[in-house]
Amino acid sequence: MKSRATSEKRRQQIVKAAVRLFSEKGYFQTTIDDIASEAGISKGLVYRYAKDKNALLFYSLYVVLEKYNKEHFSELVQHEDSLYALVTILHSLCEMAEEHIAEISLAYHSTKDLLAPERREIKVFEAQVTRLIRQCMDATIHKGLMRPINTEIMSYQYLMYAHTWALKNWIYRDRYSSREYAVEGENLLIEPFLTEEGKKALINVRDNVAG
Amino acid sequence: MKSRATSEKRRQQIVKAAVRLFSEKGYFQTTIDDIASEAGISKGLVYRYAKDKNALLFYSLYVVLEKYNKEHFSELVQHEDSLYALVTILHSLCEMAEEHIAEISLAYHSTKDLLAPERREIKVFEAQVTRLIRQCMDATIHKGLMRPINTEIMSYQYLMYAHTWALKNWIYRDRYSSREYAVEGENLLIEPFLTEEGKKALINVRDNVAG
Amino acid sequence: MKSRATSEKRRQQIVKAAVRLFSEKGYFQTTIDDIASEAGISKGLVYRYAKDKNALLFYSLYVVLEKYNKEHFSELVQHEDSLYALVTILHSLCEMAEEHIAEISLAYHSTKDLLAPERREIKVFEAQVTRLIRQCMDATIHKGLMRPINTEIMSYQYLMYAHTWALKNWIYRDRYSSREYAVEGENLLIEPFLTEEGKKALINVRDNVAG
Amino acid sequence: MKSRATSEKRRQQIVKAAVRLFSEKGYFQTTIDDIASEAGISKGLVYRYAKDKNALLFYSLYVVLEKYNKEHFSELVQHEDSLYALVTILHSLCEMAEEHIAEISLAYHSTKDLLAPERREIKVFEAQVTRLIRQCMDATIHKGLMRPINTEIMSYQYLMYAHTWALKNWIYRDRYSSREYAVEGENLLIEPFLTEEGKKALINVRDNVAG
DNA sequence: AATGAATGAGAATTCATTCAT
DNA sequence: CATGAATGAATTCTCATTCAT
Repeated sequence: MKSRATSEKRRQQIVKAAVRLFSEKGYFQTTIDDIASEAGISKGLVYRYAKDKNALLFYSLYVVLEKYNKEHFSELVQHEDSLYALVTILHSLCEMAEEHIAEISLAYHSTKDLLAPERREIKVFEAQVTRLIRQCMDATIHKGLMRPINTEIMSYQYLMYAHTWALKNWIYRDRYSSREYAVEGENLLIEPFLTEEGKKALINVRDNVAG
Repeated sequence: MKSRATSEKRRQQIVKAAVRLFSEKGYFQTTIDDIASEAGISKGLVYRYAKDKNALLFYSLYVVLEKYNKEHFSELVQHEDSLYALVTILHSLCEMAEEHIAEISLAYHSTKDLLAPERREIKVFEAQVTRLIRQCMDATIHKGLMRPINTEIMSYQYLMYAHTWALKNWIYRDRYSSREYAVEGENLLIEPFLTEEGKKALINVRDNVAG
Repeated sequence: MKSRATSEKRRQQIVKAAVRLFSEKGYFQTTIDDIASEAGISKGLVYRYAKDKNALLFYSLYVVLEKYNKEHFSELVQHEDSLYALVTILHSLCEMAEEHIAEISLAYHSTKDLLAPERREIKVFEAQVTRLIRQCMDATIHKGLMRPINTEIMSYQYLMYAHTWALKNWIYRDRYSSREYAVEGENLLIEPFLTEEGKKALINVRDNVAG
Repeated sequence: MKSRATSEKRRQQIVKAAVRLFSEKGYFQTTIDDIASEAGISKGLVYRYAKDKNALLFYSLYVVLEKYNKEHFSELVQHEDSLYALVTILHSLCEMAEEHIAEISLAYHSTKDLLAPERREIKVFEAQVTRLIRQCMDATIHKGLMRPINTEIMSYQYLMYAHTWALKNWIYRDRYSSREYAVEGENLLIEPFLTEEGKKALINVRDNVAG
């Protein structure tokens, strides 16, 4: 019996190949054979790790969203300094967009190719992220650091801002690092909405984040 | 012999069917037969109007973008009141997002399915819209109505804001009319960046737009 | 539009090829390609006439049973001379076994390969034939031409007798014509059970059948 | 080192699983994995006991036929009372049909799936049984207990009668025990062909068999 | 001896595209 | 112009068989 570890490595190897090819060529134009070759294994073996091609797409999308949820966000929201959390989340989102261009691109292009039940699951997952962002915003407003705005819509714009970096990467690639893009994001999505007090707080936050 | 007019009607009939089905089910899951049925003609006839399936996709995407460019934007940019233009463009974009949910969805999901040369052409087309928006912003800033911001990035956020309405429609559908969504957009994407003078100007603009 | 007749001919052409190959090589060892080749058409065309391979098997079995039911039996049962009917049916069954060796063989080897609902339908169909035979027997007994026997079981043996000719054809092929086999059948399945009166009647019947 | 006995037990375990699954689902729809699971061992181990899947089918069929031959028949034929032998064989056949429904069903459905040489061997085997039956019949006729009939055909009907019980079991299951079915068989396949003297002899035979 | 991971040949099925009518 | 029958390339998925451990 091969160890669980080996088996898990295989799975990652396959999903990685799938993400890459799906996002590059699209779901339907990627064949199982392509994925197997990319992963350096045989066609048949793919089916030991995914029931069928569609399951592979689901895994690929799931893995990305899992990172979004699991990684730091939930803890950040608990952070007493909600403005700090907000800024950090924006940076994290941009950083992840940089790291996962393929995956995000995939999410936008291929969610529709999932079967209905899986599609629903992915949507729910995505909504969780936005909800976290919104909680931070609401907290910041509640403390008087940000003026009241429509957080329902604005929280989604946060996400979209980061995703835009991935989706329209060919525009930005040569002009901004993802880090710079995130800083510009602060200027466009956070700073304009802060109260005087909030702006002072932002200076401190920036020192912390930069440090 | 059918007149040229009839022939043109046919073409539109086909492209309309294609846009509908491609955006609903995706490019690869739509068959030529589906499109022919939807258009009320036979499979074979489709090939009189499009060289192949991919050409049909290209037409479909082209038609969408054409609307964006042709419609009013180029004239609006010439408008002396650039703030008015900016607000109007935002409203137009949202209105069009409402009208063309299917098409926008199509653009995001299927651009990748084009062959390389056509894909490039579509990208160029899309860039034109953003350039117009940016010109309006720059003019507004130049007049001292808006404080200097990164218009390269921000112009794209305008577009994304409208597209978000189409792409994530299931979230907003029951909460906002597209009109209300556009007004919220003003608050999040325009108003915060205006100078004192700009804010005054906005009041007038709003009166005009509303009237 | 090709005429309905052409279309029907195609279907028969395909089913004939299917029956032949299924009965010769078995269901699973026959590929759609085999059938297409045998029918002189292309793989793809097969699917215009049968939803899938299993449907093709169902058609193949159905066609045989249809012949059994449609052909003469139902009218024969109505015949006032039930002994005549009984003898004639036996001869018909043997004659049909001769004509449809492939199909009968197919029925025994491949019924199991049908999906459950289709399998049930075939069973019902088969039961109809036995019921007809049994009715003739019961009538003959009722008239005092045959002594009382278990017609439930015996009617099935009639069918099996004929089927045996098809199933074990390699044994009989060189020894009996199907006609001779049927006459032997009279001696083994009918004559021994007749009353004195019945035996006399049989002589007349034989004259009629022979004539 | 496992003993030869263990090894033999393994083989039986595997063949038993194969017979069960082949007869239940058919040869092609049974996978080696199915058989391994059913036998409680691993896929790979199956190949220590059978060269390939087809060999497994051959063993399975062989085992069935072996029972028919080995069990009692050859001795019975030697029995001086050939009518007794005939009746006993009929009962044995029906009893075996009851016990080995799966195997008989297998024989009818899957003989065709054997490769040619193995198929021939199986046929030879089957012929042996019929020959034994025929010998008994001929002896009984020779003694003047049965009137002359076509024993070549009739001997096969004996076998078919028993097999029918297995093949069409769903018809009889709820109406007859296999024992009752065998007694009906005497009335349909033996008694009608006996001479007066034979009928008297049958009464004695029945007493013996019953006792 | 025993396992089960890995392979790859092979089959069903789909559908864009062509073309005779 | 219009139709839809016909083709066959391409793809997914299965599973017998092998072989390193």
